Amino acid sequence: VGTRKIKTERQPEILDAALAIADERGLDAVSMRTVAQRIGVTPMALYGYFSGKDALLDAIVGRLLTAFPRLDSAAPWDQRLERIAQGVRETARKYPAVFPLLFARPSVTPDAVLVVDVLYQALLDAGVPEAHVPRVERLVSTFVIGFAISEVSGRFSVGSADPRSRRATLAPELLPAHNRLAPYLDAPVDWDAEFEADLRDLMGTIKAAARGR
Amino acid sequence: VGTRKIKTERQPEILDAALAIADERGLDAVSMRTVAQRIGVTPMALYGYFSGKDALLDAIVGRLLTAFPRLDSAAPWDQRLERIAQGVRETARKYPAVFPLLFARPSVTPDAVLVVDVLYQALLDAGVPEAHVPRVERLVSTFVIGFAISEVSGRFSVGSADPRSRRATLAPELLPAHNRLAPYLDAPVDWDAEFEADLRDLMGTIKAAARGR
DNA sequence: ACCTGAACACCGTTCAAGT
DNA sequence: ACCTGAACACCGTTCAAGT
Repeated sequence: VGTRKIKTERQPEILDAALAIADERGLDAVSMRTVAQRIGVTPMALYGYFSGKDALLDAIVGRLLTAFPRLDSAAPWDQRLERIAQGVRETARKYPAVFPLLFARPSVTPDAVLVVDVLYQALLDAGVPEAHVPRVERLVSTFVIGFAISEVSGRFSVGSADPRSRRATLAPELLPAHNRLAPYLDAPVDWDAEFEADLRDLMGTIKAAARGR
Repeated sequence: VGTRKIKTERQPEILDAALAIADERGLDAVSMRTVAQRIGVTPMALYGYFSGKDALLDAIVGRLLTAFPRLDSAAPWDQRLERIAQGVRETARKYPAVFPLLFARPSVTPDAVLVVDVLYQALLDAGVPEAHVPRVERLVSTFVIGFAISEVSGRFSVGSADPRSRRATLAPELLPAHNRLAPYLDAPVDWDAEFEADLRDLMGTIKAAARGR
C-alpha cells in the first residue's frame, strides 16, 4: 500500500497549533484546514506529518498523557495515587476541549503504558493481590477519567449547578428522593472536596481488596 | 428570535432512522442528509422536527435514557442498584455507536432525572446519610457509565485484549509492574465478571458510607 | 525533500419558494 | 402546514504537479 514515510520535525508545532485552536474555538474548530492555516501551510502539507485527521487526534491524546505528573516512586502508595489522580484532573482543566478524546480514542501509546505501570505499582505496594491489580487499576482510572470528563464536559455542572431547573420539568410526586434531598441539591457543590472524598472512598476499596475480599 | 415551532409527530421515525444509520455505519455516518434520505425526505424537512443536528443528537441521548430498565421499587436497594447498572451496560452494548454521547452531551431530560431519583432512593434505603447521597450517586453513575463507554469504545479491549503488544513498544525495565503482573495481563478478561466484581466493590463503598464515614 | 493547487465527494444551515 | 431547491461556507482526502 502507498503508506508514505511520516516526518516528525514539525509534529510538535502542528500539535501546538491544534491545541491552541481547540482552546480558543472548541474541538469542532480543529480541522486540517484551520490547523494548516495557523502554521502557515497548505492543508495537504500536514499529511506529511500525520496520516490523516484521526492520527492527529490520537497524537493530541498522546500529549495529554505526557502532561500527567512524573512521580516520586519513594512516596507512599496512597500519595502516589492521589497525586496522579489530581494530575489527571488538572490536565482535564487545562485542556477541557480535547480531554474527552481520552475516552473516545483507545490510546495505547508508550506514555499511556508508563502511567498504567505507575498505577499497577501503587496497587501492588498497597497490598492488592496480583490477580486483582489489573481490574482495580481499570476501576480507579475509569472513575478518575470519567469524573474529569464529566466536570469539563458539563455533565456535572449543567444539571447539578442549578438543580431547581431539573426538578421543575417533572411533577414533584414523581421525584420523592429529590424532594427529600432538596436542601442538599440546592446547595452549590465544591468539586475539589467532592473529588477528594471520592478518592478517599476509592482508597477504602483498595484497602479492602488488599485485606483480601 | 426566529425560533419556529417544532413538530413532534415524525420525531420517533427520524430517531429510528438515525439510530439505524449509526448502528450500520457508525456515528460519523449520521448526518442530516443521510437521515433525511432514509425516511425519504429532503434534509431541510428535518428542521421542522429538530432545531438542528445538535438537537437530534440530544434526542438520541434521550432515547438511551428511556432504554434503562423500569425497576421494582419493592426490591432490596442493592438489587435495584445492580439491576440499573446492568441495564446501563446492556444499553451500551445495544447502542455502542451512540452510547458515548451520554458523556459528551449534558442531558437533563425528564427521563434522566427519573433515573437519578431511583438511584437516590436506593442510596437512601442503603442508609447513606442524606448529605452524602448526591455525591455517592455521581460516584456510582460516573463509574458505571465510564465502564460501559470504555467497553464499547475500545478503551478496554484494544489495549488489554492483547497486552503483549502494549509492552512490546517499551523496554521491559521501564515497566517493572507490568513484568510482575505478566501472567494476569496475558490472560483474556471476562468483562461480565469484572463488572460484577466492580459493582461489589462499589456496594462496599456504599455500605461504608452508610456506617458513617 | 517538502510543499502547493485543483478537484471530488461530502458536511450543516439559511433563505426563498412551492403545494 | 409541510416540504423542496438552490446556494453558502465549510469539511477530509486524492492526485498530480511544482521547486
